[in-house]
Amino acid sequence: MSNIKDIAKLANVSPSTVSRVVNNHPYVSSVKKEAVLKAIEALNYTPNISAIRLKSGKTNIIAILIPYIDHGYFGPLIKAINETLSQHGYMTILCETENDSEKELYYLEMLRQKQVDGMMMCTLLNKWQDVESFLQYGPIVLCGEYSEERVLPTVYVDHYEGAAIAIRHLIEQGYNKIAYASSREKNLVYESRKQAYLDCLQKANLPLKDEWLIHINQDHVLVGKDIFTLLSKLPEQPDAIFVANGDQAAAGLVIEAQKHGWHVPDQLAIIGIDNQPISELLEMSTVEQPIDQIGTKAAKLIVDILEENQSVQPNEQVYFKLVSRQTT
Amino acid sequence: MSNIKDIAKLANVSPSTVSRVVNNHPYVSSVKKEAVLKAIEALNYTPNISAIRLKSGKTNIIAILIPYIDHGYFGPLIKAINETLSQHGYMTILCETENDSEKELYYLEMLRQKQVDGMMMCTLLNKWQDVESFLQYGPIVLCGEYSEERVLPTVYVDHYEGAAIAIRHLIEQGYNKIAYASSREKNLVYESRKQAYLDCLQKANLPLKDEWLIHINQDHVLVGKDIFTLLSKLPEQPDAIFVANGDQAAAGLVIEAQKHGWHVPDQLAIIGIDNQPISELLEMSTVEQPIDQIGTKAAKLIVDILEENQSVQPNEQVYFKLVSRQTT
DNA sequence: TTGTATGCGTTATCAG
DNA sequence: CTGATAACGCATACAA
Repeated sequence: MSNIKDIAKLANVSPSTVSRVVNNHPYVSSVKKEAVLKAIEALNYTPNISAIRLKSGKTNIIAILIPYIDHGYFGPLIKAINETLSQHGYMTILCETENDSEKELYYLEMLRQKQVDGMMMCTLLNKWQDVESFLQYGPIVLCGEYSEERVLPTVYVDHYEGAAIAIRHLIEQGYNKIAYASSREKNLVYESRKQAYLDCLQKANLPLKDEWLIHINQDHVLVGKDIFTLLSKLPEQPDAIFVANGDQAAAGLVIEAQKHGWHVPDQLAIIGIDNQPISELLEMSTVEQPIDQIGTKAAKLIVDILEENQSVQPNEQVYFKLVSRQTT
Repeated sequence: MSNIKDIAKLANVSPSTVSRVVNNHPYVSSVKKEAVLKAIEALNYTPNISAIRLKSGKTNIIAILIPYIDHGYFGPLIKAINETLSQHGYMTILCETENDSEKELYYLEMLRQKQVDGMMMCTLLNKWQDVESFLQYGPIVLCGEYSEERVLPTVYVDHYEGAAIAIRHLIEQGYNKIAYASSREKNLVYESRKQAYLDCLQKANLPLKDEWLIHINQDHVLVGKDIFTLLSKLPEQPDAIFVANGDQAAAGLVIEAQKHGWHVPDQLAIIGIDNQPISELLEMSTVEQPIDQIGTKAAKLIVDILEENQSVQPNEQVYFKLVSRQTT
């Protein structure tokens, strides 16, 4: 592979001149510029990125931390982030934690090693004080997640409110035996949603039964089957359920319930969260989360921070919206 | 940020000794080793990766080229590749081409710039001669795709055979008015599948109608709706359809057809391809493609090539398998 | 407008 | 076992 010196030699100029041409600096005579360009062409030269990075201390790479790559919510989120970053000249390194806090820490190390310029955390498992120390090495942006301290730049999604919208909707529709399905994963997202469920029911003076709290991990269509099984074994049937795992699980439940001849929503109302394509197809009610917007905003945020744009808005908020369809 | 010299100074040794300790070389007295380790701890030192990369000429990064990130087939594929690469100490850079051959070329440039050690192509849009020139900069592995020349190391998936399995199954089940839905995307995958459809029908002496060739792009549940619309407008109804787009589209079609009161499979048999989770939930027939296996094999293949393992198997094959369920 | 020299942080060679 | 030194490829301060 040819380097800057080879070009310099061939074009009869100094390495610095080659560098100037490559980086489009002014003050290069058109004659030499021409010669350099010709030499570059002849030797099929491209600058070595590792050298540039060592020299500049920048990588133009951003790491995206997510629990799962192949996932109804994180899939489109990654896509949105990646697209925006790409438009701004950044590449993306994928870090799948599988909800393992050790892995999260491991990937955070990349910031320290200057392997990436910044971290986009779409998941946050570790305690704030363990993450904090990495901030000295580069910016960290929270995307759709949040830490209770909220000291990080964040695209803030109020999951408590999102869940509350769903529950309030069920209550308004007249349901009064409301069940709740959710993942047991320990994070603020699920905790907020659960709290919203508890609070809303209490405020409405509705019965709260332990058996109506269904814990099934993951947001995945097949998980809907498990929820159905659990549901159908219950001594007293609820008349509605909010599936906080997400629309995949909710959609699975709709399909499975119908397969078993249950009438949705008369026998059981179902509402999910995210507004994924499948919920539209099934005409399932859900609470929309503007995933593209979240990803795009978070990506812009980290770029702004890295490029020290004046206009940095360290905290952006994004809103849930009820999408009422046929299953409630 | 501290560097190797700082450590050397603090530990009263030479930079080379520090390097030896960091890289676990033998021949370092335990006394000095101890001192170095202490200094590293004290200064919170980590080696600068860009420097290592410049020096070594390796990056330990592999680029994954895919058309879409958020996709029923490519999602799990990325996951499998990423997981395997990660186990072997490689990171992954995501390159979404959106089926744009320009972008494909653009990303291929990363190989030339030594930004990545190798490329995993899960999509191939450019002509072979345009891709070939990049081979001098690093290995390229085809994953689930293929070029007619087949000169690249490949995890070979016989899409002709995969489609043939589906069609033959329909024929065996006694259907004789078989329609075909597929994406218009121009690539070998879809062309092979279509050819299989045509060949199988001809061989079985079954009628072949132009209107039964339905072209709808993408593999996405909502696309199932469009297929249904087109299907229901047909002057003469087929009694079965193979949805070559994939299981998402096929599942969408199943749901939509049932929503409109069609009986599947009596009125219309439906078979998809991929065996994605939703097809299990819907009890939909499909042809299984071992996505995990494809990803894992491809990842191992590129690692073997990069690490010059003797046992490199430049061409691995992987097989489709009929999964007969309730929709055929 | 151009060239020289230096340093970015590492590792490897070689001499001791 | 250890240390000095060169080299990886580039960008830039400075000199001309």
